[in-house]
Amino acid sequence: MHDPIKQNAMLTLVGRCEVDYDGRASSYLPPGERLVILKPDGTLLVHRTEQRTPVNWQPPGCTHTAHTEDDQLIIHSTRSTPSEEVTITFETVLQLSILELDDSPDLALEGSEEDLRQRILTEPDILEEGFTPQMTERETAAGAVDIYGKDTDDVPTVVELKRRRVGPDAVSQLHRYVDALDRELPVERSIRGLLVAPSVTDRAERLLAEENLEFVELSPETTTENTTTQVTDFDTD
Amino acid sequence: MHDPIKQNAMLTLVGRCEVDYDGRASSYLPPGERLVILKPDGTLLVHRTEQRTPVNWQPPGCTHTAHTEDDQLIIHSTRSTPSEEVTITFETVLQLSILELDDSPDLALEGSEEDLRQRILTEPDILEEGFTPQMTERETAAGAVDIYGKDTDDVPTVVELKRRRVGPDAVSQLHRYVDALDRELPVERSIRGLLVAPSVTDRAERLLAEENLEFVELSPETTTENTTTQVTDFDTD
DNA sequence: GTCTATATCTCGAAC
DNA sequence: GTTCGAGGTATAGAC
Repeated sequence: MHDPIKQNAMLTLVGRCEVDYDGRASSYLPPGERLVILKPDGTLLVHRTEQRTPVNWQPPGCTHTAHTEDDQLIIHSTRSTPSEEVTITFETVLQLSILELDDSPDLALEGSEEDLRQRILTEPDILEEGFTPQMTERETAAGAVDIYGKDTDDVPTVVELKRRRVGPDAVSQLHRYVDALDRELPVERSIRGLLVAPSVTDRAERLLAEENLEFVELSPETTTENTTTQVTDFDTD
Repeated sequence: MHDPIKQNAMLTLVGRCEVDYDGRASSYLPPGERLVILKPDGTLLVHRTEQRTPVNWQPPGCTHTAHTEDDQLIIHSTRSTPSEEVTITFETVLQLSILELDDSPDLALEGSEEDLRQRILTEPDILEEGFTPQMTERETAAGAVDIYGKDTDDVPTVVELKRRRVGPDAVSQLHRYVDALDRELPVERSIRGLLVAPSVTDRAERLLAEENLEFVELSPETTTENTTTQVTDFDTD
């Protein structure tokens, strides 16, 4: 009656359904037509006609079953830790596909925070003349510091990296690490904190100033030699 | 040649394709079989057989076009601010669906931070005996405070709410607001900071202590009267 | 398992 | 438009 759903295939269902969710939070989605996806890894997605984010979902590793009740197809998905379940009740099924997809290659992504870290470690001078990295992921009571090192005057320096424009949250994070190291290292001179990102918001800049922290403008991508782009008015259509 | 894609319908494509992305970051996904979804609102999703998150995507509001080149179907998606584009090149199409879905009702979600806020505002004593809320979203130089009020001794109190277990980041956030108000309010006695959440990690608890901030255990959901659950060994199968 | 921080985060709301 | 913080965030890495 409660049949486990075919492994090794991706299932898509289109139809009029309602969705119940109960777990970390709980929700009810009244009847409407949606696209439901069941992946072989135990992922469940319920997509509406709008939004990038599914309206309901389950992460990989869930158990899916299907059964019928009162002429309705019911899909049930459960997981534990945290205990969560999604129930989809179809009153109409417009389409059902069973897709056995062959897909192995890896995605190659560029422009991450890791790329920014590598840029600085291979050429520390782009961060600041004379900076010497000493550790990455250096542990403190407040968490791990992205890059820890010394500046040209041997002053201990905490570096926090962000791949994009930073707001107040990133300033807090850096402040927390600098505070923690200030307590841990019994030095007279204070520790420097550098926030490294492509740009910074006004409020974040003010907070940096108030807390004697510094900002360094750097992007994950290697900057092009010619930053000015020539724009001519040739007709290119 | 570059045909705009049918509005008002959701399109799904299954087939062997490669995906190029360039924008805030950039990526290349070598050929493999995937499910591609084009929503009427301009959303693009590329899903593999694993993961809840699409391997590539575009948010709502993008422009999608399709054309063929060398016997290949090419889907192109662009947006501006930020300038981003995704190109999907199909060498094989296994399935194409055009779905005109009728779906209007709203999702009803319970257990959010807003629910926690409402609980405290309607019954402030569950936070602390004698607490009086004065403002929500009170602005400071560091951002808006969830709840601002006074305790039973008229001490200004900043309340930061989290719907789930909190780590060091939430402590930083509260610390930032308390710091900002300490500068803004010219009071002799210091301001109290309360972090309200269902639970707290060890490290976060230590940070709270170091910064003279406090933790209050509260959940978005109303607690059941009987927290102990009777478990008998009757056979319920 | 839990903890910590990142993300092409997404999303909504305020300005 | 930008800014800011929440999210059932998801995801990866470390312990």
